[in-house]
Amino acid sequence: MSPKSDPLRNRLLAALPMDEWQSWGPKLEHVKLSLGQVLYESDCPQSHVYFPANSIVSLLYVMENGASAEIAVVGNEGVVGISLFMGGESTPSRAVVQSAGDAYRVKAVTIKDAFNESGPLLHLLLRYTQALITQMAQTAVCNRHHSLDQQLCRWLLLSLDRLEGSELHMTQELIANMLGVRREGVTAAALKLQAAGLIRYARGRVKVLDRAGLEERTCECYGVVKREYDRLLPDKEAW
Amino acid sequence: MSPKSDPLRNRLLAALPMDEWQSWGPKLEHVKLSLGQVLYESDCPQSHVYFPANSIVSLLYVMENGASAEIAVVGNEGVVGISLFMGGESTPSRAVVQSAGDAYRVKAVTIKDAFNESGPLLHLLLRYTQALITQMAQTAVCNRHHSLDQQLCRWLLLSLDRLEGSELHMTQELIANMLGVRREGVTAAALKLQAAGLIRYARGRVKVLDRAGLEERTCECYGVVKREYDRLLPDKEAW
DNA sequence: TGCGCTATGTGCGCTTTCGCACATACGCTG
DNA sequence: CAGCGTATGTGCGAAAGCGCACATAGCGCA
Repeated sequence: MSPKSDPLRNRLLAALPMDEWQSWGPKLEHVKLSLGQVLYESDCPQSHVYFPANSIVSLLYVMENGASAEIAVVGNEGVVGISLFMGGESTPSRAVVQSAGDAYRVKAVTIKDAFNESGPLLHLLLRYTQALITQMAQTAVCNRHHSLDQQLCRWLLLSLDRLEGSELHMTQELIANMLGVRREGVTAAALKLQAAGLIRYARGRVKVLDRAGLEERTCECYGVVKREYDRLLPDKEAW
Repeated sequence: MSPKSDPLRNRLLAALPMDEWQSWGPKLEHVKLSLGQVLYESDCPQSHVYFPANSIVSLLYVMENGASAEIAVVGNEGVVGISLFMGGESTPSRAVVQSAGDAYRVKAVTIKDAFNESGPLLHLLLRYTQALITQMAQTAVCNRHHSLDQQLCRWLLLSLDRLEGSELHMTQELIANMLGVRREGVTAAALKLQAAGLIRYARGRVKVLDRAGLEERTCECYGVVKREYDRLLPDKEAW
């Protein structure tokens, strides 16, 4: 199996014990996710769960007037489609590919069976879900209390943590949609970060030059989320 | 068993099949929750899960500077302390009693054992957790996009749904802490609602006079959350 | 009955963000 | 290399919310 098609690039999958792999590993299907692709739609039954490898997926809520806000972001540390194993089958949000790349998917029925029959898988997925909950909670807090500047830093860091390398393919317009703010606001915040030498960007590419600098500028929310992921899903094997 | 000490007042407990009750029902301990009581502290191991009967508990995040914001609210439809069965044992938020009353609690060990050994309990709790997740997500969206007026309506309705009667014991100061806004902002919003004849209040008591009016004024977030709770935890037995 | 604490109401200037209009500029394509 | 479409930068006025200071008013308790 070439590295490019190695499901272990997803850290949740990598954390599974070997004997789990025997049974349902072969049921993983490799898929390419393209920018903007919708993995599930609000309130619609979901056909698969997705384990991102080098892709990033945003969970966002689209309001009645069309405006949107990101609830959480999922990368190679997690899985998209928790409502399948949580039992709700659907959820009032949309999952959109924020960064194109590879992922592995499993049919709804398959994951549900595996979830119900396997202690290790169940407990791993529940712990992941708790980390995801923390991310959502912190998003709520951050939306209420912190400046757009800080939120942009948080968003960049969360995305960066889920990618290889230090470059994001992402226009300010899209970032604005994720954060639920105006595009001009993102422009202004990005200008400040660039002036400070923390990032450099042009036409849909953002390169992070000084990660530590971003961490200094962001609010506590990033750290809270990061620590909770680290705590609940500690390094194991390839992590 | 008098009505006052009937665990079935909690709708999650009421939804459990009878044979579950035989085994761990007796392990429920009746407790009185007083206003402001902290059921668990941020990042601290939790000793019990709490099933509110006629009390309400707010989950809130307290920032480094002391300011706070409510992540979600739990009443007789739910349970406080999901991190115990989700596997994290703790979580970076605090649970505070928002409305005094009765609750039933179960020791951490007991709930974990019951969770692991019982299919019905597991699936019920997971579905509840998904509903809670929706509430958190919607809180994030609401914090970003909707006016304080709308958010106050949402908050009143969510609290009302979790109480008997139409009166809340809650000062504007406390509401402001929950919403993560200034007390004066709540005063202004409450004045408008009172002028419109939707509520009447004085010194820590809020009486809702026109529930439908509140529903008209609130944003879509309330409905999204309400529907999701109804969908995931449908009426069963006493619901 | 009166005092004091707490809850609520109000005014004002400031900051952030919004909404809109429009200017610039980069890069792809022909 | 010319032109077009998209991405980014900028300049307003308006609105919401904040921080602070202070006024008013109801309730409980001595």
